[in-house]
Amino acid sequence: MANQLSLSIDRSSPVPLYHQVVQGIEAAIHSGILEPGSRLDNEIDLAAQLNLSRPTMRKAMDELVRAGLLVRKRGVGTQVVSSQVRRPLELSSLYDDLSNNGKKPTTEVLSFSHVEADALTLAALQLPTGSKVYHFTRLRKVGGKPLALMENWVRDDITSMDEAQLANEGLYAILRRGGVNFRLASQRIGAMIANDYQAPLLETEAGSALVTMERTAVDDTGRMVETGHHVYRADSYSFEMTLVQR
Amino acid sequence: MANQLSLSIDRSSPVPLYHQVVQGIEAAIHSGILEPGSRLDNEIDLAAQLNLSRPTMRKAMDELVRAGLLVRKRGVGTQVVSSQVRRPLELSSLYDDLSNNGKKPTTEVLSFSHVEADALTLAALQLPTGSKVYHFTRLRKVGGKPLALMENWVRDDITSMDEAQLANEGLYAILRRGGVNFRLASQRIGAMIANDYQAPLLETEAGSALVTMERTAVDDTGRMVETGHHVYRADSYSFEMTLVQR
DNA sequence: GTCAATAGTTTGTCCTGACATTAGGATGTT
DNA sequence: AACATCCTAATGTCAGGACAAACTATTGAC
Repeated sequence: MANQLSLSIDRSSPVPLYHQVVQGIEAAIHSGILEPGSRLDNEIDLAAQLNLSRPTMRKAMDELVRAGLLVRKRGVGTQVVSSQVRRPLELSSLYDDLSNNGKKPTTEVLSFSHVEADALTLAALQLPTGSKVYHFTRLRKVGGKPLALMENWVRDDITSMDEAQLANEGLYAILRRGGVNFRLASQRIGAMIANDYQAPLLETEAGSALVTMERTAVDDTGRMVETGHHVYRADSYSFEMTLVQR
Repeated sequence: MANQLSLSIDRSSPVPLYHQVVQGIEAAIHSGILEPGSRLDNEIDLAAQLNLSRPTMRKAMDELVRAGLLVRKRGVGTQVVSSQVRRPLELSSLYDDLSNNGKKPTTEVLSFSHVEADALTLAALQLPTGSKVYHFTRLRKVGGKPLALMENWVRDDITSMDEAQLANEGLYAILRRGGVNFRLASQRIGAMIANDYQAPLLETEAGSALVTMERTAVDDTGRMVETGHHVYRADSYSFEMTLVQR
């Protein structure tokens, strides 16, 4: 019960107090100080130990429960869940995922154009008839091995872009620099068989398995910013996620 | 600006006040009373209109922001985002998904045994050596058409089960009745090519595309309850989800 | 006319306090 | 010894207030 997690709270920091607590407990769980299954002190005591109010402590624990790291039971207490489970799928791009894992992805721009959007794209991005979009296809490799073939459509009233930029960095990095704050994305994951166009580009045989993903991303003003259709080599990529019951 | 969403709050209801607000606003958005892009009154006024405190109002809006229905901006206000986007992927089972959509799924139990778990299963469910588990494979059809081939391992210290039960209802329904409160699940989605065992069962050709899913579910006490490996016909099933930036 | 300082609005954070609800153990009775 | 009842501990809900930070729009100075 005496689970003295020695967190240090810096009240002069611009980081909100509850978030400092989240980070502290998160670190304690990952480093093994808090073992899976162990019970935490109750909210009141924890708050007192850190000189925080109970609502602040609760807000921190709320986040950890939502993230799937803690489990609360009324009348019983709060426990650390198995640390085996992974973090929820974040709103990130393939490029970010790879970079964060220490990989060095390269991008080859196969086609690039600035054209009037077709009906399907207009609907996906909720744009008025006649709007123009950037349309391009890219091939992403890691360690020289092709991983993903990506076709995207991006509205052109946010930031301008060209082939050279796309070859050097991820699409989301470009858009973020253009002032886009992504808020949510809806995506659909499925499977298909590699066709004669995809197979040679991904250096696999026609008929091999591909993971498909269609995504549309929305920014904080509600604008549909980007929609894309991606395919991944099934032997090199899969989607991992943690679902939390609310 | 004057967005009189006429919600009725029932203070005698056992449903928490903030949740009544969530439901009310959710309904208003879905029914079109609150249009996408429209601004809500500020928190203080809204709370006053409903005779609630600001923290309660905020808690409700927090949930809606997390669900991706609202967008808040400091100094500006709160807006309804596009209602096009779907709800976040819930922790539900295929059986629930299908039933909720008005389909009538049928289940064929291909094999069923109560055996000592192998090393891989022991690791996945974090069980001590020598533990026994239920191991079974099921074929799920909708409208007579095969959709999914599912292999599962379930710990046996929760509830007993047999072939007949599995044929009549979903696995999650059985476990819930056995007292399991699911909290989170980690899953991995990928793709593969149908092999000679899978193809005839799913009434497709060997070499056609399948969506694969591996899932391990955890209950509110942190126990790993169930792990499974499922494959779906790619032409009939895909995973839809909404990712929310936090 | 253009730019910078300023005031006002709105959400973000944090506090104290109170009561309700639930789970589980302790107690007492049969 | 078995059972029902009470009590305690912990989380869940709700209130009201205070100040901080960020964005907008207006105002003022040059």
